[in-house]
Order: sequence, then structure tokens, then C-alpha cells
Amino acid sequence: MRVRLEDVARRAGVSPKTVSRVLNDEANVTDATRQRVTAAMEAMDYRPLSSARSLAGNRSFLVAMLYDNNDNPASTYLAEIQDGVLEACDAHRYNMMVRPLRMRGDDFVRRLDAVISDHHPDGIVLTPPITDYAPLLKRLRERQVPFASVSPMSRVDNIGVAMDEQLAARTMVEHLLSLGHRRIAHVSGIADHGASRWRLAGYREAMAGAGLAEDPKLVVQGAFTFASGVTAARQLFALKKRPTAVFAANDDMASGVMWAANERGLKVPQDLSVCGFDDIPLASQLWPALTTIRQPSREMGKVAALQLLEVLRGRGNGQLVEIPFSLEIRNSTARLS
Amino acid sequence: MRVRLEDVARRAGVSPKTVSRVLNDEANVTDATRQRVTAAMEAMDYRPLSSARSLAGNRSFLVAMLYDNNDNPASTYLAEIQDGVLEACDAHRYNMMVRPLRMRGDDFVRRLDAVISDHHPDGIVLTPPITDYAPLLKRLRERQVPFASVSPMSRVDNIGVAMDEQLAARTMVEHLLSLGHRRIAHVSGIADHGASRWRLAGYREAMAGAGLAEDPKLVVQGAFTFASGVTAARQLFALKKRPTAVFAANDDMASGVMWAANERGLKVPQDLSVCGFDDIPLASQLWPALTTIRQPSREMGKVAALQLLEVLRGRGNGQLVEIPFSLEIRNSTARLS
DNA sequence: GTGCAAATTGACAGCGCTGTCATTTGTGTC
DNA sequence: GACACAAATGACAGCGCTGTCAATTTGCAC
Repeated sequence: MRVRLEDVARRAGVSPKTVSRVLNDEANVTDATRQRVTAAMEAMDYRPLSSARSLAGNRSFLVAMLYDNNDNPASTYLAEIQDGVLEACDAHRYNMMVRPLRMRGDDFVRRLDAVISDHHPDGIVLTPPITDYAPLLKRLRERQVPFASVSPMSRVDNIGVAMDEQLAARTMVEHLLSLGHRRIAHVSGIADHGASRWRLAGYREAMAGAGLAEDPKLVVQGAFTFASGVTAARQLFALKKRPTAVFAANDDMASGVMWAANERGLKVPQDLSVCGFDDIPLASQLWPALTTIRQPSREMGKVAALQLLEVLRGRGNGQLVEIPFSLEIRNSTARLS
Repeated sequence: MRVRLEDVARRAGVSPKTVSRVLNDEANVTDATRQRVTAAMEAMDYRPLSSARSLAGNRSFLVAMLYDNNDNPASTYLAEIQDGVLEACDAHRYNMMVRPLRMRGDDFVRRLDAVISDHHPDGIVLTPPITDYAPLLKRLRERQVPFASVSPMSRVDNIGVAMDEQLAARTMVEHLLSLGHRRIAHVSGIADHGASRWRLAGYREAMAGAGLAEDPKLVVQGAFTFASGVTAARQLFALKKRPTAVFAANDDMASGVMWAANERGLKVPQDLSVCGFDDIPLASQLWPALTTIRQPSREMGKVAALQLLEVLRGRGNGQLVEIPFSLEIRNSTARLS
């Protein structure tokens, strides 16, 4: 039969309520009592029943991770974030659920409501691009559901995790500049995503910093997918004055650029330097291995969830933690010959 | 304030227990009563509280999806299955949780125990390769936790979903044969995975069927990753008598093969036909688009979960449903010239 | 109608925990 | 040692639902 809190209490010689206090890590329990209870719990391999805790305590111990499976081609990215969130939740004995939430149509606020009403998550982790939908954030605040974001566009009134993507992009482009490149192209991502904006801004900043006037032909719109990288690259290669280097806004598109280069008989990095952003597993497997910005997605998911959990556990208000990036110089970029 | 079952009962003019019956779709309720109750529920936008249902009913309405994040490079595959499982769970108002369960080390049965004791899932969905670990299956049966599998190796005593992968692989190779190819190589996957065995067996069956003796040099071991595809292809291209076609056991490796072909200046499909298995999103984005076997992962996750739910809801015993595959002929395979 | 079995409905306790508030114990002061 | 006060602990009800079993209604044969 199941070991209940009452059984632990009897064994420890205290009241059930005291065991509950220890279980919930509450104050006002002497160390001696706490130890006695903890020992009894371990001896009996006590596992609190979360449905009973939820019912009595009016909370769910549930964190929901929301994602937009419509506008998010990079499933690797989401899978890694999910892993990180799960790790953080596990550490604090919270459950995690994942919910796709398509941002198309105008009923996504209603669908968010349904998730909250049906599952009562104690808190929510938001992933790009749904970190930035004002109506959704408004509703979350109205319903007073705490949330944390991964890479939100605004740093105001948000907790979670962020990276200085603009600086990262600038650093990447400065690397190309330092190799002697001047005609540097950029393949950007889906226009209204924060990631696209920051990376483009970083590109522009670096180019301007080197005193180079912007050539609009060198900036091509992509969509974060491999195929869009191929298309964009073909367009760039058809230019009269071809770029000598391409900075793609993510690794999927960078792979597409490399593919297109192969197709056209351009050797990477001899004839063309290519670099990306994210450091997906494929990046280091490609040949030549892709120079990119390492974005620690898993870690970021974990940190965002930890900020949320801090709030849920009444331990603080959470912060927007900035995670450092790193420039991974590999073999797809080389000095301009 | 929250609408409770009791409130619905009052409005419908019945006892709480009767509302509970309607909620749980139980027998022995007249249609008239059922309709009255349903109407009241809708009018009041009643949302049952799952923690109360779980506590009173001694079940969790939770389905756990287990996966091995250690031995599973293809995160796209898992993400799609997860989506399908989630859809099925949603349809029956079950919750879903995902749990990585590394199969390394010998304590994974203990870790499985912990998941069951901590979360009390009503049922479990198993994904490859943990569909086939005997100790784990044994433990699940001991603890009487119903489970369904996606592509289990054994069709005996298993419910869930399967595809005739051997036939699919054979069909793929027969396609190459029909194009005139004779020196057809195979890049296989991780040795003890069912997927690897079936696909290799299908390859052999087709080759033997065409009266071709097996050339061991033409079968190279891969690991389901892009990089392993590149490595395997380099090895094949170094052969004195190079293959004219390569059948890789999955699309990631097939992409690697195409990459290596590019690297070596071999045109696909003119100089080399390449085909894969799975039909991941990348397959149709590659250039040339990859000929492959379409494996409907999302659908498979859904079907497996539905079989499990049938059991959980006491509607039957579930079956091992066979899902059809389809041969997607695209541009990476061509007639031998 | 009457009698009987089957179908339908309801009363009530209790699932395992926590919130509230009362009670007991400990601590420091004079 | 008596007192005031804070800290620690406990008693008890109740969270919202379902299982059990009893009560009532219905359907049907005669």
C-alpha cells in the first residue's frame, strides 16, 4: 500500500502538518524535527501524491512551455530548450507540459485561456516568437499567471533569459572583416522575429563601424530554413559583384548557403566564407565545419525556467539573466585571398 | 469563483454523482439526463479540476512519453512523434509529459520506477530504441502500467504502431534496380536498432531478389547522423569499383552522402543516385530533392497514443496498427546512364 | 393493476494533503 | 520564579471529485 504523509508523521512522532511543513520547506521547524522527519521520509521512501497536494494547496506544480509550431522551423532549437526547462523543473519537483500554440488566427488568446483553465499551470515558459505577442502577455498578466521568456524582444517587465544577439552578430561580422572581407552579405530571418532584427542590426553595426556603406543587394530576406538559405544564396551568387563572405542569420540557412555554393562550384572557404548563428549539432558536422555563434539553447531553457521557479516558489521576483555567447571559429571562414 | 461539479448538478437538477457520470462518459444515464447535464456544463463553462478527479478516482489522466535522448540523434523524429502523441492525448483530455530516459548505465529501471512513483502516469508511450529493452518492459508489466510502442522490434505482446520497414527498404532498393543500378551501396544505422536491421534486411532482400551476390564492401556502418553519412560515403567513394547508387538508412545520412558527393565533384543524380528513409523536412528542401520513404512520424505518434488511450479508457485492448509507407520519388535518383 | 428484475439516480464517505487558527513550548527579562 | 512574547507544533476542516452501495424509477410479463 501507498505510504502517506500520515504514516511518515506517525513514524517521526510528529503531526501530519509538521511533515507537510518539512515537505514544503517551510520556516518554523526546528532542525532536530526537520531531520527526524526527513529521515522517516527516506526510510519509508515516501512520495507525496501531487494530486492531493494540488487539491489541498490550490496549485498544480505544473509549468507549461508554450511554443509556436507554426512559425518555428528549427525544431532542434525547441527540443533543446525543452530539455533545459525539463531539467530545471525536475530539480524542483515540478511537472512540465508542452503546448503548441499557433499564433495564426485571432483566437490564440482564447486558446491560451483554455490551457490555463484546463491545466492550471502555476507558471509558463514562453519561447520565441510568442515571447512578443502583446495580447498574449496582457492576458497572462490579467490572469496573474507568472511567466518567463526565452529571448524576449523587450527587456522591460520580462524575466527569463536573453543573449546579446546584436553584439554576437557584430562580433561575427567583425571576424569576417578581420579576415579582409569587405563584400559581406547577410541572409536574414523571418522579419518580425527578434532574432532577425538583432542579427541584422549587428551586421549593420559592424559594417558601418568599418566605414562600409550598406549595399541593399547584399541583404537578402530568408526564413530560417535550409531551403531559404539555398534560394538566398543563389540570388547573391547571381550578383555582378558577388560577395566574398555570407553571414546567415542561423545555421540552417548557412547550410543552405554552403549547399548552393557547392552547387555553383564555389569552394568554401577558399572562394567564399560562410558563417551562421546558433551552433546547431549539424554545424560542427558539416564539411567544412561551420563558423558560428554558439547559443546555448539548452542552458537558456534551464535558466529561464529557474527564474520562473524562483517566483513560483516565493523565493524572489526573478530576473532577466543574460547568457554569454561565444564565437566558434571553424573551417568555413578564411582570409580573403 | 470556480464552477464546481456541484454547481452544475444544482443547475441541471441532478445529483453531483450523476454529473460525474456524464463527465466520465459512463453507462446507465438516460439521454434526457445526459443532455440536460451537458447543457448545464456548457452554459457554465465547467472545467473539471483534474487534481480532484485524480485524487478521488485514483488515476492521473497522464500519459508519459519516454525517449532515449542519448542514442537518438534525430530530434526531428522525436519532436514529430511528440506532436502526434500530444494531439491524441488532447482529444481525450489526457495530459502528456515527456521524459528522457537514458539507457546507459544499469539503473534505468530504477529511474523508470521513480517516474512511475512520482508521477503515476496512467500509461506510457515508448519510442525507439527503448521499445525493445526487455528489463524495462518487464518492469512495466510487473507494475501493471499499460504502454504502447512506436515501431517496436517485436510485434508480439505489443500494442502501438508499426510500419513494414523491411518492405519499404526493399521497395526503395527495387526502385534503384528498376533504374538500372546494380552496384548499390547501403549505409546502415546503429546496429541494434530495429530500424537498422529492417532496412538492411530489406536491402539484402531486394539485392538477392535481383540475383545479385552481396558485396560486403558496399555495406557501411553509419550511426544515423549527417556526419556518419559523410564518413561512410567517403569510404564508398574510395572503392575501386564505386557504387552508382547509395541507399542510406535515414535521411540525415543520405544528406551526408550527398554532401560528400558534392565534395568529391560527383553530380547527384547524374553520377550518383542517393536515397534515404524517413522523409524529414530537410529531404524535400535539399537540392536535388531527396528520394526517400515517407514515414509519417506524427501520425504514428498519434496512432500509438490512441491505442494506449483505448486501453486506459477501458474501451478495448489496443492493437499494433500497421501504418502504410510511401515511396517519394524525387530528384536524387535517376536512371543509370 | 401487480410483481419483479433491471436500469437509473442519489447519499455519503473519503481520497491525501494543506490552510487556518489554537495550543504548547522555548526564550529572555526583571 | 513569574511574566511577556515569539517560535514551534498540532487539531481539524475541507479542497472537488468519485467509489460504494442503497434507494428509487422504469419496463415488462402476466
